[in-house]
Amino acid sequence: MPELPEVETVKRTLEGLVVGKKVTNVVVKWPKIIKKPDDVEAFKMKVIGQTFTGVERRGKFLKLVLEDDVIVSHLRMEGKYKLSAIDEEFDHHTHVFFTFEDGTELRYHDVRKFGTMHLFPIGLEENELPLVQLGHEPFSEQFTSEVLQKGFQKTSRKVKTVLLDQTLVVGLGNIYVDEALFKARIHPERIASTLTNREIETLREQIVHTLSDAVNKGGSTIRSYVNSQGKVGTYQDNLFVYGRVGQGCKNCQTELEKIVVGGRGTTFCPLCQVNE
DNA sequence: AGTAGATCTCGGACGC
DNA sequence: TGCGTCCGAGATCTAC
Repeated sequence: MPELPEVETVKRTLEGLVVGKKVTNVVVKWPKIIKKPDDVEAFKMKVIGQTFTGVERRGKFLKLVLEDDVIVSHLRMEGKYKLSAIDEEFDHHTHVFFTFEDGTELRYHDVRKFGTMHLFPIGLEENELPLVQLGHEPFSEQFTSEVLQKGFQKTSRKVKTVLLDQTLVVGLGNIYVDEALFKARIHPERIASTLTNREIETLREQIVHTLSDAVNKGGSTIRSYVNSQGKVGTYQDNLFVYGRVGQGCKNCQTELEKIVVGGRGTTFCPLCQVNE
């Protein structure tokens, strides 16, 4: 569930908590979270002794940067990072511990255990999965309507499916894709190649606008999301369609409908978002 | 090559 | 209360 705004908020809060801290021990209670290297012991050995130098974001992935290596971390549905005192209690959903020399530790908590961590030497992480095929950052200058036009032109897929696929533009998940399509007044099942240039430009603007508004509000807390300081986001109060099936459209009061698009629950307004 | 659909990852909700 | 089944979300894999 964390999409770009939530991950960006975690990046910003986590940065101040871990940068400059040296790892003296690593404990992994659920090894399947560590996808690279294959051997969890190798992961621990490499990380121990290094100091965190920064936290970055690429799409919905966090990059926890060490001196020589970088941990590429995906939170999936419910992953969370928290800084705790080493003697603080933890529950059985806490799976990875990075202990620091100052008596604190960074803990990774994930009720669903869906999250992943890949360790790479710095600089090599962009050349391999999971980052290698990612598309443009929505806030970068390279995310132009021309890029979107080219990506839409050559495909027979539905617009929502193309936007959820992270190869054209990154950061959109089920919440913000429905919001952006609603604001751009585009039906989620429109075939991407049939969108007009005017619609594509509006869509691009609404993607950027929606994501940046959500970042400014610390993301949306739908189920359990909190940032690394334990604070909830407030953008859920600004949602137009996500989670509002059966309620009135905020524009026209028509009852919002829910359909399945590419296997994903999709809420939209049948009047504002017409599928020609 | 592009695409749809399957698979993987689980705990929690739900029905009986 | 217990057990089986389904669901969800996104990345990745598989087959057409």
